[in-house]
Amino acid sequence: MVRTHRVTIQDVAVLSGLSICTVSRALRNLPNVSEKAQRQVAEAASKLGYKASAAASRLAGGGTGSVAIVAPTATAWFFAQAVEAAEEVFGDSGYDTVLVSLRNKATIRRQFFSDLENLAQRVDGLLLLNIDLAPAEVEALEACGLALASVGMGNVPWDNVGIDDEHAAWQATQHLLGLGHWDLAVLSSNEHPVVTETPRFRGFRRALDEHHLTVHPDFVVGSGPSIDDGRRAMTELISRGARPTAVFAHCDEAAFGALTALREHGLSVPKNVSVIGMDDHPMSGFLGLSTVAQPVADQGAFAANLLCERLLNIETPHQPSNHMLDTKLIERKTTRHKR
Amino acid sequence: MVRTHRVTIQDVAVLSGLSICTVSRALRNLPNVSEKAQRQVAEAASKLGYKASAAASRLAGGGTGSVAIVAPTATAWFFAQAVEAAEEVFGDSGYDTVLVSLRNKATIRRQFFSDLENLAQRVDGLLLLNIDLAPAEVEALEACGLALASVGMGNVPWDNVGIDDEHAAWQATQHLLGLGHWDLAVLSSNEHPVVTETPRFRGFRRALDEHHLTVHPDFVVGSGPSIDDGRRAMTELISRGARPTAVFAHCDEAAFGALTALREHGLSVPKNVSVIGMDDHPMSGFLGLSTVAQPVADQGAFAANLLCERLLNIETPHQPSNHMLDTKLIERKTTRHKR
DNA sequence: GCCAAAAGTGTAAGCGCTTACAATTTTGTC
DNA sequence: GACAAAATTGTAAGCGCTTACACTTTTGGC
Repeated sequence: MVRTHRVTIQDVAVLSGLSICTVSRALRNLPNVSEKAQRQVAEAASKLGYKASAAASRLAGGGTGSVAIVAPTATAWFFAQAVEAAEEVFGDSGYDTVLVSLRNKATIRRQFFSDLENLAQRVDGLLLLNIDLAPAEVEALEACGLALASVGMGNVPWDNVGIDDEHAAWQATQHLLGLGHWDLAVLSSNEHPVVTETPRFRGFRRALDEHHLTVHPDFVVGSGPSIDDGRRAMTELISRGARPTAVFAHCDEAAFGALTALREHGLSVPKNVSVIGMDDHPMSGFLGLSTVAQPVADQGAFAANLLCERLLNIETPHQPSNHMLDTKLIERKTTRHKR
Repeated sequence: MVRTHRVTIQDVAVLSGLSICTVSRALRNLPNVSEKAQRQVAEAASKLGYKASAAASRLAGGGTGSVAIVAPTATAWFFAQAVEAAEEVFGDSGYDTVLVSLRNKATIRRQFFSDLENLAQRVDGLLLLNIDLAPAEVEALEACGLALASVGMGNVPWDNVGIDDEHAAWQATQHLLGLGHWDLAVLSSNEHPVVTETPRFRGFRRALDEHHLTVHPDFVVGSGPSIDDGRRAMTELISRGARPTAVFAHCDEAAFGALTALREHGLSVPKNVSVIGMDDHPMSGFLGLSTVAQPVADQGAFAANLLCERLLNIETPHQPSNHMLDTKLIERKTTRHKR
């Protein structure tokens, strides 16, 4: 095999008959480049299939040409959808997508933050997916000088796309209450150390408050986003002796797990227990799972676009925006009136 | 924010009283460094909190420190699992993981191959997941000089990890035949342009052959790996007028889709139709889907390890190995004796 | 002790890019 | 047309690291 020499900016310069410097400027759409030069460079570059070396560019002070997506886990349906949608946007904008999964582990998460400065040398931007941040972590992220955007993270000093989690949870809970249930259990996301401090939990509680009901601690359990997580959580709830007549799971997969656990304990849905999730997973229709639908791929793509925009204007100050996409209650067969 | 000057290897060299070169060697544990020098360098480095600049190191050293995972889609359960498992291995070995999803689109796939040489400048290795390769594509991959490894790709000139797809499909089909079914339909993977040329299809056909049955073309349909893909495929099968008494789907998610479509057409499982999938998705237990289980994360991790090994010894010639992991038939409730 | 081989260390040339700043060309004005 | 200002392009100096190769020190056999 012949080791073909890497195509460098020098090659483009020679082919286009211009200097390296002009090529560099043209390629980055900097001002002070004539239309003609611009055209020549573009032509030469595409003819040679030139792509700047991320390392060299970074070393010299430019960007790396890649962005990282940071997700609590890469396997849950929501994240896989969002990641792929974002990857598409990044690819179209010429960025490589580096995947960083925290694998739902505190140690890995700590490691991520302690390695942040290093990561900052290897990527230009970070797309954060549903990471529940402590103030010091927000600070660390801002300090590292990367372009930032996120999905599903309220109240952060960078662009965010999400749904109104509190409202969505309220919708789900309200649905359950409207069916006459008052012994409600909740599988709350355990991404936050305190499961009662997530927006979805707040929505759940608010709905109860409005009906002058209180949340019984035994009816609250933390759960990860996977089917197994949901199953474990529901099993624990049951083994505590909790006997809710309805359950709100923070995502559909956790709800699937809850369905599994309930059946394993001889409880039938919706006869004995109503169950509602959130997401509208493709399986939910088949299973008849009531849920609150949210646009997942849209959120990933939208946030990725915002990040790309930030990447282009990283120097200009910017007022962070927060975009809320709509959610919709979908009543199916796992929820019914309390008998 | 004060932009503090970054600590460079130069600083470490000065503090330790040695040359940059010796520091560089000491830091990377290369031979020809005295114990004393090693100690001095380590001390100086830790005192200064020195971390090598990834960009500079890559520029000088040739390596990029990242590998790409190429998957037909990133959203299907199998791929999400494999990707996360591989990402973990790569991370532990100090590599960044670049995600490339072909999104099941021929155009993107073509683009990937035409951009391959470029990608080769941005990563050190490629982990290919279930990509059905034409001979020219194999050649292109080998020519690009990257370390290679794959999951689920038989007969390639690099290390591969997979299951015996043909056998696994045979196991599933054999199970159906053993239950007395002979009008068998198959949702075959459409990753290959000809759906009857995949290993799983061959296993399906071989089982039929052994029972002196032939495959009716109307009972064969291509399907992607998602639930919706399976649903569409099964719907098409039905709309053709095909009335199989049993269906083999190339993966569990496609089987879930088939289940959905069957129910939509008033066919009950397993009363009217038996269904078997492949993977053992976490939902399969709950749904009672019979399937052939395969270790998914193991395959991703195993192949990632093989790639890391290749990365370290990229210069040394190497005899490609093909590792087959075991599969296991799991009989549940979607398959029953033909009545 | 002597000398060659081995071990340890230093010098300097890049890797491919960005960016002051200098040099050149174009533009606009009177 | 002449000339200054503006626009464009080129020169050259790094960015922080690795590595071939030269150089110095240590080792060990006789």
